[in-house]
Amino acid sequence: MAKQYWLFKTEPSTWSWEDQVAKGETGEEWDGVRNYQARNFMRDMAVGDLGFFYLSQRDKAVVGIIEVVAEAHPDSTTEDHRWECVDIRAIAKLPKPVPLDRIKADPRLSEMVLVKNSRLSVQPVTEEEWRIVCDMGGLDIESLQRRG
DNA sequence: GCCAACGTTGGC
DNA sequence: GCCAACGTTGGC
Repeated sequence: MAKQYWLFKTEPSTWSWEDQVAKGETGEEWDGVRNYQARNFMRDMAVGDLGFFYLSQRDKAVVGIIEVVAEAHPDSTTEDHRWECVDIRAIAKLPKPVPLDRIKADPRLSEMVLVKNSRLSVQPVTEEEWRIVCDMGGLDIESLQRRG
């Protein structure tokens, strides 16, 4: 299967980019999701998939790139078997964060889930959207792909 | 801090 | 199984 791209949304006061980076190579489970759509997207993820790390509230910007390091498994923060999550690790900070208003201002990104359904906390991102946002963030995609 | 949008819950 | 009520999210 071709690599898929995603977007993970969090509030900086709850789980910041620095928190994610601090978890290092082994990463951390993306727990706490209690929404079926978001859970289903996590079930679709494969190890090696890449995602944007998006901060809501004050930042409202894509700030970094993460990689899925474990497929969906039970969410350790609940006994409720309905909820699952993947593990992710930080792999690169965007040289320039890409704010929501820039994304909204770009007609090529008008179909992004972030624009159309801002409340969904885990979202799919198309390959084209991935390239455009990485480019806006000053990130060289080739360097990501050359990584180990 | 407000409020619209959305998802979930629970009574019927 | 419908739908009103409610809670939460997140942009503004």
